[in-house]
Amino acid sequence: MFMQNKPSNFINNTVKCESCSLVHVCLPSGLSSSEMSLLETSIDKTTKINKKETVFKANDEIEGIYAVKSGALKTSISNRDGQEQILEFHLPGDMLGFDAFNQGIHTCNATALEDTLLCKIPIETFDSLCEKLPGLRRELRHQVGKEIAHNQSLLLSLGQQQTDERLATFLLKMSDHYKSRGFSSNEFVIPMPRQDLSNYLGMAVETLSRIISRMTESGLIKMDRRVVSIMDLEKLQALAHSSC
Amino acid sequence: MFMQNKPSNFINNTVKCESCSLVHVCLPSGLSSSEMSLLETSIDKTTKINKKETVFKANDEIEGIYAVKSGALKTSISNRDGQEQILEFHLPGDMLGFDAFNQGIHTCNATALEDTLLCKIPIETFDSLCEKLPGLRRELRHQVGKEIAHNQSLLLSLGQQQTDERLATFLLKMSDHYKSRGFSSNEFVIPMPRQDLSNYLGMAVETLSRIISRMTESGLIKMDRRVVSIMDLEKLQALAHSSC
DNA sequence: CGGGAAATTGATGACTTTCAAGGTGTGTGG
DNA sequence: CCACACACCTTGAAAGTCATCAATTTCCCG
Repeated sequence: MFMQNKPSNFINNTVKCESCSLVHVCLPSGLSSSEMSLLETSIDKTTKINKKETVFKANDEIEGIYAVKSGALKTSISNRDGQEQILEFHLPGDMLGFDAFNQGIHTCNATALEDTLLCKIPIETFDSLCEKLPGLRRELRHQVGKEIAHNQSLLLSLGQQQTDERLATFLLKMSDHYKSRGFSSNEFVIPMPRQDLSNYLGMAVETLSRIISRMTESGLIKMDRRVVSIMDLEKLQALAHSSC
Repeated sequence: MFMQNKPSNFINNTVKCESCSLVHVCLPSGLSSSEMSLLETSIDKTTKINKKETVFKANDEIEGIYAVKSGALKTSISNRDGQEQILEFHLPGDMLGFDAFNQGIHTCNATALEDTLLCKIPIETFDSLCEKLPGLRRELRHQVGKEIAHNQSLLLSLGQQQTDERLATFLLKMSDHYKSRGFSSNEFVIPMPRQDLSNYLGMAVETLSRIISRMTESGLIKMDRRVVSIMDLEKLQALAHSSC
């Protein structure tokens, strides 16, 4: 059918960073091997979060920085009225926890979309390692820059695009993501239900469903539940107004 | 009438950080006096940007980190199709430039809304200072955290709120901002035209104008061009669904 | 004081949400 | 292994929100 998105170390959750299939996209990617081994001694690689459970919540004090090994998470914020906005989906290799950098308090919730394995670096350890390792500081900046860029891109989408353009943009981003990790860019499985995706894209679930139907009829895509097939890349790109 | 938003050092643009009226909100706020003086020697305090000119553009290589001394800027991104989204307005004391942290390349444009004075720290200097000064690293993280929090908040607004709720949220944020800097929270001047504000809030100019009219009729606010008066704080907060 | 940008207002139509109903798939317990 | 319950997803109809086009007014700058 199509490639699974599970990394090979799904079972062995204490694999070394240098042997981890995610090493090139994860925090250690820019570190020297000596830096990596120093970092490695401080990583708790045993954190498991069950589906629908949270890694942290808004107003929690920061405990650490996390990297997703397998599974998937969403981060979201809400206001007093209960309005909620999903900010980002975190796939294997993605980092999270930077939202607490301002006050040491998390501003968002991180919830598992499926059973998820994490690497955790306690914040104190992380801080002291940053003192010692210039490479880690650089990597931190890259990761933070990525997060800022992601937010900016989503703002553009929510602020200026129509609903169908938003979905097209999202699908192209996912396609690129999987492609960059060696998976198929035409067929992939997204980890979130319609409800979460529609919230992320700032529209009603029904609207999302209708768009999917329309885009399927037009021969742009197929979406069977969470299995996405991109049928006409060029048209999809034209719809998204971007090269991605 | 109401207090001007010009800091007292508008003319003297080479005032020392410790004497600057913005010291408590700017980068040096968490530094010791020795750290501050070390930082100070590396700051170029003479950068002046005229209205409608840019500090940097998307795809520019990062030159430095900036702090707004007086005036105001907007940062914005756009895609191939020319769709543009304003990401943030930067008022005196705000920092910018972190968007280039991922690749060393700016992802957004920074444009002056009015004649603006900036403090500039060349990126190489900034990097090497970060090596030496733990306090600066901490401050950097705070500033970056603030930026992330701002983006998250705007995402919630664009993704989940109606147009009038978005404006209410924005006005309350501005009110809080000026209040925290010792200005009136009921009457203040915003630095951007309707066009920019409507773009920022993800709506058409006409829609913004209509909302203002409606909210004026309801006795919530008054807005004479850029002069904002908050007439009924509680109703405004209720509309925004938040305490801010 | 005049020209032009900025802002407001009105009419219309497109897009999106909401409410409602029905369909599809999955997982669990008998 | 089947059946049922439930969550997830889709579709339809109606209503509401917002954008667009157009015209007008207001204000600012030279």
